Amino acid sequence: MTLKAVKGFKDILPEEARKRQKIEEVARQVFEGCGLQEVRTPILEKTEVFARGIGEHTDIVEKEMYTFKDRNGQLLTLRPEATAGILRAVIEHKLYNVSPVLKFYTMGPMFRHERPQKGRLRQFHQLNVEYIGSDSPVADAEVIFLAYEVVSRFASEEDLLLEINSLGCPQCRPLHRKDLVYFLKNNMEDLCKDCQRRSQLNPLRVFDCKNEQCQKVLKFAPVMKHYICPECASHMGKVLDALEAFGIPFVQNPYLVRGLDYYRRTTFELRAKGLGAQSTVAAGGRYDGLSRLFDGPELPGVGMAIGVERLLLLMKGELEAEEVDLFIAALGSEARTEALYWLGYLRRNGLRVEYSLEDKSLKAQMKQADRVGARYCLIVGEREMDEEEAILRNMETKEQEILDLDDLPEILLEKTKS
RNA sequence: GUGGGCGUAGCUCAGUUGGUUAGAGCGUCGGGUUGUGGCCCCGGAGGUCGAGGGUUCAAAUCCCUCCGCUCACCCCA
Repeated sequence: MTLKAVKGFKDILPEEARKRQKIEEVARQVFEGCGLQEVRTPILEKTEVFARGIGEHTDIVEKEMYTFKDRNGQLLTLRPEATAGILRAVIEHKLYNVSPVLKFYTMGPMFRHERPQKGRLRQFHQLNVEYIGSDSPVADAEVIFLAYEVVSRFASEEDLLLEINSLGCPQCRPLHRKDLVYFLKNNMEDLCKDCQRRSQLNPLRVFDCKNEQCQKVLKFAPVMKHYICPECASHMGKVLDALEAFGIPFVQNPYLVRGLDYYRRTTFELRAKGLGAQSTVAAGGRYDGLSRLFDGPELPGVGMAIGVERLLLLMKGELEAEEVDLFIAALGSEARTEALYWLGYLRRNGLRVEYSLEDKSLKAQMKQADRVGARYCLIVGEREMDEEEAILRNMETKEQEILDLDDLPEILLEKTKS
């Protein structure tokens, strides 16, 4: 095999494409039903957009981005996530002047150079929601509602777990961070190598460590909950109240943290059973500080992303095939030419009609009609052409009736309408 | 970047202590019905056994190297 797709990039073949269409259809319906508007930003951005937004020292920026120079020497990056590009667009077009609160959704491919595994590809797809311009806790709850609503259409709710936490704000978070770093420093010898490294780069991440020894130590580590300022605490409380009002079950996880630097206050993950190690199907949070990193105005925001590939893993069973209304089996050049006229007429009138591209035996054409799941089959050969008639066969009941060629398309349209 | 598992037909997989033209089921195409689908019967097409090298009279099978896929670590949606 000489020519293959690039590692971590997959062909989406018909069966899977249909499932994705379904996912996108449901997502659109849910999002637009809640008053969101679709935006589509470029897949390619100046590297700076992500370097500034996501954080210079995150793994994503340091080693996972597809970054390259174009022919003019411009440093560009395939987007590894959606939020930075959307916020860039909002600021570039001053959309915050159009409306004080923007409710956007987008969907499409993202790119990260990671080692592929179950539920993780290098080109992956997300459904994204961004609420920009509101610092209301109800915005947080609505975003979470949207994630839960879409995911629960494809997964049983008992398999889902919504975890939520507050990361605090620039007033209270640094206090916690300082104490945590101090704590980690004092317990350095009891931590695994990874956590020793993490405690330097991204201290909050140590809480994710699966090492038992580390977890023992971390039981005594300072937790954000005890540092949170009254404003953040009140915000969190209102988010939780709203979630309860929406009827969405959740658990608080004081150790839940985020990989991206721009998150503030509310953060959440929606996890699902049966996904393997990559169990998060949707995640998001509040990013009030991001706009200013882009030299934009003070602009609060909250958003989330649903991983489409992970949603696909949760979808059970096959989608039933679209029904074909009619198959036209024509034999001989005269009938086959006439059939093209009917085909055009019926298709223009919204009927789903199929036809054999090759002049095959009737048996072969019937077989094809059966395979595509046609409800009716129109049979026209030389004999019928001579008699100026055609046979309409109900594929299920095997009943056949003889139709006059005069006004045939109109009659077919009438008879095969479901 | 690190570690484990797996590479035989389009798909799912058999293939004995190394042994002659590498098999099955499904799918596909055709025939059984010179003009009627599914079920049944018969037949055809389709493989550099992941690649290269080595051992051997003989390798899908044993050894080495590489490549690919996959799961997990890392990290993250």
